Amino acid sequence: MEGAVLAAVASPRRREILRLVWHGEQLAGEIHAAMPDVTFGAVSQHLRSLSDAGLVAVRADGRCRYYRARREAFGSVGRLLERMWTDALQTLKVRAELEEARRGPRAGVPRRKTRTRNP
Amino acid sequence: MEGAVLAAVASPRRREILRLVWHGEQLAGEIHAAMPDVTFGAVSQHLRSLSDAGLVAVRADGRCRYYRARREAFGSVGRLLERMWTDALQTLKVRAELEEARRGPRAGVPRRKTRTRNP
DNA sequence: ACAATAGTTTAGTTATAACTAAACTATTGT
DNA sequence: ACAATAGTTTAGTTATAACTAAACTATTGT
Repeated sequence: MEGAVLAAVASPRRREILRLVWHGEQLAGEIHAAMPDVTFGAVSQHLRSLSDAGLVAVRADGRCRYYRARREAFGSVGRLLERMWTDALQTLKVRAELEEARRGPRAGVPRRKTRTRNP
Repeated sequence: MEGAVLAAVASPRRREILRLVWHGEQLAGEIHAAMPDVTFGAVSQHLRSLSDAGLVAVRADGRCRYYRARREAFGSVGRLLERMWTDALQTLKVRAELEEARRGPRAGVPRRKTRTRNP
């Protein structure tokens, strides 16, 4: 039974979806919009497998479908996911701060040309 | 980084291995002996991927390799695994009790001795 | 030196998950 | 009634994980 939770969250794509619906409802279309590298059909299939595993709930309204995470179904894995997400945000923030620091305290005096690192 | 933990424990085979090395060292050969439906090579490959993910540690002694779980590397997933394993044992126990009950209170009246549970 | 033992690694196959394209269902607006 | 919208499902393909068979490494005992 709980093997299903582990199988579900093993997929980065499904974790991406879960992050989007973790703190509230999102339309299927909004979820798809957040991952443009994949078709709507693929997203819908992931939503279905999450739903089958009892990890998300759906609410229908007209032709729209609102999805949300059933956080209580994740047990202790929920905390791991949350930590992964906040850590990832933290990493982005730190990277942004480093970037800002690199442009320097003298940023925009007469522009002493620092070499732009190629990413 | 932690996606690796989730990917690792998503596999029932690797969970089986982890259960064996969870509370102490086991020889690679002992681990293989516990899963006769698969080759030693396959077990070795799983051990390597667990080791690469930092989830097990190896100790060499002559030509033997002792593996153990690095429980501290699992974070909150450790608790889920432990719960899965004890739950599974519980399920087996309950099933055995039901089976016993099914054979009924009148099952073999002459047979007084309580059955030895198989460990 | 050589056979036996314990395990690993490699090359190739098989099973499975993730995906696409397209057909489909259901609802809404005109 | 019909076109548009929102999403799902199906059949088939592609990518990846799990596996096997066999060659390989390293250590031990004779």
